[in-house]
Amino acid sequence: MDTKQRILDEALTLFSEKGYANVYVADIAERVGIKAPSLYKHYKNKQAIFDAIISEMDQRFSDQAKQLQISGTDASVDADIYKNISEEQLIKIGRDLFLYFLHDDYTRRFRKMLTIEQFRDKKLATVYQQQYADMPLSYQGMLLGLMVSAGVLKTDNVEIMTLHFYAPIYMLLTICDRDPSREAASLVTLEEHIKQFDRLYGREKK
Amino acid sequence: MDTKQRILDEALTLFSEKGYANVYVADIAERVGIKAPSLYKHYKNKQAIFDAIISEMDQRFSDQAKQLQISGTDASVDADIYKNISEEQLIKIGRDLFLYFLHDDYTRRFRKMLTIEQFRDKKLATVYQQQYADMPLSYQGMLLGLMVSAGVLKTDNVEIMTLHFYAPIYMLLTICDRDPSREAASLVTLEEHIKQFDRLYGREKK
DNA sequence: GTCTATAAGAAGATAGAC
DNA sequence: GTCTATCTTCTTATAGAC
Repeated sequence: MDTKQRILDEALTLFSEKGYANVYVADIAERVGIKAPSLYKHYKNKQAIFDAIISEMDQRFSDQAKQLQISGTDASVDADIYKNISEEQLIKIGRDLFLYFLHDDYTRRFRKMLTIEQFRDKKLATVYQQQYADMPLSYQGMLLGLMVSAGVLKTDNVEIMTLHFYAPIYMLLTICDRDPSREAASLVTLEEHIKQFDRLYGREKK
Repeated sequence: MDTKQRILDEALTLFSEKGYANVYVADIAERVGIKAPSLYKHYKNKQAIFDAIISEMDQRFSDQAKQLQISGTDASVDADIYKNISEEQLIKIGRDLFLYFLHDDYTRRFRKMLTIEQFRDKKLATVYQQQYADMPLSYQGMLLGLMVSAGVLKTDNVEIMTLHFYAPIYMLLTICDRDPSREAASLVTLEEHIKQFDRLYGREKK
């Protein structure tokens, strides 16, 4: 990784732990292995580093959205897949979503940075909203909607059903961001959540 | 309100909007209507102001916990109340919780401050965890548990049921903190959530 | 308790050699 | 592109008069 990219990487790590204002240009430089003034050959100033992180993320997010749309289209073509989806597969969907958000290094650091900076900048609040509330709800809503169409799940309100699926995942995620030692317990809770979700909305209806 | 208290109040407002590091002692003083140096007659330094806010909150929280325990004890004595609880009453419980968290000025500002500062100080992460995850889950769990005992709701896993009740409320709360203009829509969603929760866990079981 | 003046130090950014 | 030296500005905090 070249120096310009390493600066972004180390800056993101520091911003996600301490927040923009508590990170000094010299701290970033030190982690990169250069002195502070050298950093100004790569970026105009501290704010430009922050802005570059946001731009890079915008790019990744829009790539990702494109990916999801493609797989979304595929998914609706192969709606049959969801006809016979098992409880285990539903658990896997939730668990994969959770672990991706939690463990993907870039995603995790960026989410923590947004968490810290969200009230200082309306644009950042919007990005957070889209990325961790609206987009997951809309994507999961599409998947669950297919399962409803396939007759695997039953509801007259897919939107609320999706909230019931995703909100616990989101809440467990924020819990683990604050305290990673709760990850194991959260994974157990997550699995129980989806099992119960599955029973409530479809299977094993008593 | 005396000056010493007004300092805490204005400081909390600013900290919750910009974060500790982005608030200058002079900003706080200006809002109180004094000059920065005067502020040092009331508090040793900037950190002492922050610490005083945390202490005050600790006090409020422990008072509140005591209150809940008392009403909790009362509630379990009068478990009969929950035998005939209506859907409207369940909606009211969720709505009141949501609106209290969202509109109570002190609670709202403190929550936003904790949100911003949580990754810088393990103690703050713990306070957040207790106040917005563990305590609500445990208190709501007790209420919902009583309803299960009373036969109004049915489940073999009260803990997950409680997560299903509270996680959507929590998520909608964080959404409104980021963007207050979404409050009206969130209240509609909240109501639909509880209606569906009520159907899923008890009433109108098809 | 409040003020003005000011000290002390931190942090961002630039100049210019290599 | 990286360094050392340095400038500038901002911010906390203190001194001491009123």
